[in-house]
Amino acid sequence: MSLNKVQLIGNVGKDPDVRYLDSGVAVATFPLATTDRAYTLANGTQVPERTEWHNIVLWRGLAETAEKYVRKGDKLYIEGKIRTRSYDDQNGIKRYVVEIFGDNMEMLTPRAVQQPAGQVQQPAAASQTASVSAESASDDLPF
Amino acid sequence: MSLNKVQLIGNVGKDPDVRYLDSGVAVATFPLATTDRAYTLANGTQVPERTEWHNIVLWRGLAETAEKYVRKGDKLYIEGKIRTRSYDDQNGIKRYVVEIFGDNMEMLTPRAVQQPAGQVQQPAAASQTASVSAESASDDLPF
Amino acid sequence: MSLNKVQLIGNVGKDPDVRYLDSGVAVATFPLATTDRAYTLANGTQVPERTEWHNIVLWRGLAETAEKYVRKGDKLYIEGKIRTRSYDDQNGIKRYVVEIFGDNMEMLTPRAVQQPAGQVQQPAAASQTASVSAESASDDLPF
Amino acid sequence: MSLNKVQLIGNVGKDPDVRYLDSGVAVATFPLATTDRAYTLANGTQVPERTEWHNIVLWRGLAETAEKYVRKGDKLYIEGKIRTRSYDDQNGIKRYVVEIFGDNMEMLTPRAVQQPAGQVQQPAAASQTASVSAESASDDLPF
DNA sequence: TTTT
DNA sequence: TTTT
Repeated sequence: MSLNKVQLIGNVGKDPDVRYLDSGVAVATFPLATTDRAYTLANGTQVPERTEWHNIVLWRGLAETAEKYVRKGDKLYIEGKIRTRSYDDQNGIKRYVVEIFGDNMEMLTPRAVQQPAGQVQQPAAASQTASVSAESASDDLPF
Repeated sequence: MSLNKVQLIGNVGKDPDVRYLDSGVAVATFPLATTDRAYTLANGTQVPERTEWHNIVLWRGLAETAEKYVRKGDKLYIEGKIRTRSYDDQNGIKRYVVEIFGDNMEMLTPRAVQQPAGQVQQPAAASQTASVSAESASDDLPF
Repeated sequence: MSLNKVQLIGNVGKDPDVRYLDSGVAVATFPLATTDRAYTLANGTQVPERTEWHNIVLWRGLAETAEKYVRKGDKLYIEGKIRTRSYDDQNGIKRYVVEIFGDNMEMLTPRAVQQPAGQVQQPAAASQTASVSAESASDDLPF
Repeated sequence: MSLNKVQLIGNVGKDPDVRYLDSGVAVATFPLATTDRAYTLANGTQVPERTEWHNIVLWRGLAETAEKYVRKGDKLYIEGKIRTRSYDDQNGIKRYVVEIFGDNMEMLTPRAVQQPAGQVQQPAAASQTASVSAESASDDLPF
């Protein structure tokens, strides 16, 4: 009886940071920018363009795909859920970070060759791999 | 070339807090809870239920609708965008709050009479009013 | 590089029709109605309420959940994809039907006891079962 | 109490067909293809790639934007609703066509110059115009 | 064929 | 701070 869904189309702010947990599970994080266009209100007020930065977190196969194919500047479609994580700052005060746990990703930047960094052209393999969803996940992580 | 969309179905945590700007524009805020069910991983690990709280912000007609018809405990569909607001805390450090600016709302709690608090039965008026979207907004606010 | 997503909140027009393929896979079909409210245009024209009927198709676990818990009149959230099926009519002319293949369902009709028809109260089991998604599917069907 | 929402990312199959009603309202129609990737089932069955064609219908400002900027082969994000239209075929039998009435569009094909056909470079104007939504609509059409 |  |  609940829905928590986010859909973003935006630009990757930095190359993904990918790390592997002891269990071997990959986790990728990177910022994604969405930008609202400038516009003018009925009364003539100019509302400037505004960029929102989203903290994207991908797991497992999606993280591995991001490691291989996602780069700074790319345009992506990301579908996932909002998730707030808390941590204690240096003064022991609880702080919160809002993250987008992605479970579906589509790469919208066409590439002549969409391929792993440092590899020769494998367009078919790349385009097939490039949008694995999170559905096949099944390991020992608690989410 | 950008999309920032959130869709939530959840339960209202408190009666909306509604205030009116000097311009007469209404702003409603309230928490909305979405809950992921508990489940068991392939390896037998129990993942408990988890609730995420979202800070909903509604403007203008939607805020007025919320003031009239939305109450603690109600189930709502909210569609909108993610928006981060910053403020300086008591130590002058910049802090961030993530809010969901709703631009569409559907009330999912059926009521025998869906009506303003403290009023007699007006089902038709209520059900028509209850899902005004933000589309008709046009005033002097910068969003 | 593609997205085909549908999200519906509507009312079930008939009890689901559930059949089982030789492989044991369950398939449920039922109509779902979404209704746009009546409204008045700027020039005064009255636009009447309009109902759209969607042909919902659910597979496997979701179909079994529908068989147990979904009934005519229920309000549902359905997420899925648009899919056109063709068949030859009695004159050998190709006809098309558009269906919504659901892969996520949330039951929005609260029930005192959300339970299989003809059974005694099992609220916990029922509410846990009631929104199995299609993610765990893995059988020999070609989709 | 109802939601009818479709979100597509796909490729335009033909240049938009744009016509103007007597009232001056523009209507654009074109096919959009979304493609599910091929994949292999657990039992080894190969499921081939599959393309779904959607009949997109845009009105007013969105139609005019499409006329200017959308071309065969472009990748688009379209958000809208499902709508079934009926007509009588040559034998007087009622037939149905399912269309997607778009109310939001994002152009995902980057262009060196995103500009009206036959014009010189106007990138700023083009990119601002290119995703007008349907929100500002207000004329005498019954939807 | 649902619902408000 | 909601709900199941």
